[in-house]
Amino acid sequence: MNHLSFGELFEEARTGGKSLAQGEFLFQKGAASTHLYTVLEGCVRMVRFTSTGDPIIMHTARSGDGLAEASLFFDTYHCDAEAVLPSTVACYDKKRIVAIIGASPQKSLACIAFFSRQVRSLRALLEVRSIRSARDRVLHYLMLQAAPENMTVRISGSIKDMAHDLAMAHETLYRILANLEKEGKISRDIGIIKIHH
Amino acid sequence: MNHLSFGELFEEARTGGKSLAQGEFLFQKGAASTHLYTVLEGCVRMVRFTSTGDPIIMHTARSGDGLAEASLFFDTYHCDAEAVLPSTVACYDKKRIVAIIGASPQKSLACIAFFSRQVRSLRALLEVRSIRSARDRVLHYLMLQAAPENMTVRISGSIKDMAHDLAMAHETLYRILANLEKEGKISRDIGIIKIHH
DNA sequence: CGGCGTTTTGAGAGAGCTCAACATCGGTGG
DNA sequence: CCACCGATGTTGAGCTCTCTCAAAACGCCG
Repeated sequence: MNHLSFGELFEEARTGGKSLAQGEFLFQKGAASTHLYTVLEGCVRMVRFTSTGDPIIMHTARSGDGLAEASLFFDTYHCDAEAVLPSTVACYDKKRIVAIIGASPQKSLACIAFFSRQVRSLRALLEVRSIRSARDRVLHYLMLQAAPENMTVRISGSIKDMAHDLAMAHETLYRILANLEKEGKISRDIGIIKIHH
Repeated sequence: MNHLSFGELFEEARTGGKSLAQGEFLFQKGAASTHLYTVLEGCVRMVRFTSTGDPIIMHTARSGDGLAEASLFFDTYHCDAEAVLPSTVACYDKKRIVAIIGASPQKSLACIAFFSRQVRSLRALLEVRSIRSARDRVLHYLMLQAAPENMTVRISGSIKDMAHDLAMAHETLYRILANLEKEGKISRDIGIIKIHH
């Protein structure tokens, strides 16, 4: 991304940082939402629970990623944020962010651009998930993620995370990747997948 | 929604309307994106295609819904918009919208609020789709959609559309709804589902 | 070395998809 | 007014894909 992150955009609204032990919650569902965050170090994930108590991982934020940006105009958080690893986050005061937006049309536009990019990438994920066949889903996902020049995908995080994005069991993804490689449609290195046309 | 739609927000940017015959395209992927739209009448859907040529319906917009809002800061459209029924749309000039945002902090904030709401609802859809079991997926979807007071869901569009949101075959959804009703967990009327606690 | 998480492969069971037939409903035209 | 048509809704049956459960190899870190 050659675009500003939320954090960079609203540096002036920053109120400090926070360290989280592994397993610690940054916030929980229903709590008053006063700040937005970006992950500086570690890994924080957003979780909700079904009526039967099963956890749903909504998003996993690693260093550089924003957290809870969408709650800028909501009074409470809609899910839990739990540190998967020992982590540090930067905190940004919502009121100050709103003030900055009001004062700077330029930042305001950048902020809107930020959100519309996010909408697009969420739509892309939904697009992937509406493909029934697991194999086609993987192929489509790879095509979307691949850099157009070299048709190469950099895997951020583990294959398990990727399986989660793809809404399939990780074993299934391993098998499919193995098949695609056997067929010569892709080749793999650690953290990298190359698509052969 | 008791919130302003994109159209209401940027009424001054409106450049007129357009009528579409059934099957006609409002725009196609790759075309220069100069306008945003809202559907006044009829039904327009956004479609993309997989590498194998299978269509993926990304979104179905009915009267009152916006179209392509997320391309405000993109130069080209990323999918096709096709009228499913004879439809009319209102057109809004992107340049004018940007100008309005620059001039009015208030509208700018409203616009950001609009996008963050959209991010949340997309996340909610993703949340639903990350539930494996079709039955649990339906239950969770209904809980999310239900009005908290009366636990009632108003089905907009057909059950087939709902099945699409849920990323499952429509036959499966029919069966699951029939089961839930047999078990007494829900009751149904035309266009309405009531959840029994 | 020992424990933990990821990666990988195997086998079996079952959930959900596909194909198919039929009912229902609203619109359209003769 | 009725016949016809298409789309939606509904239910049945079979089969396949994918999930789940298992087990083992691998790498990493204390």
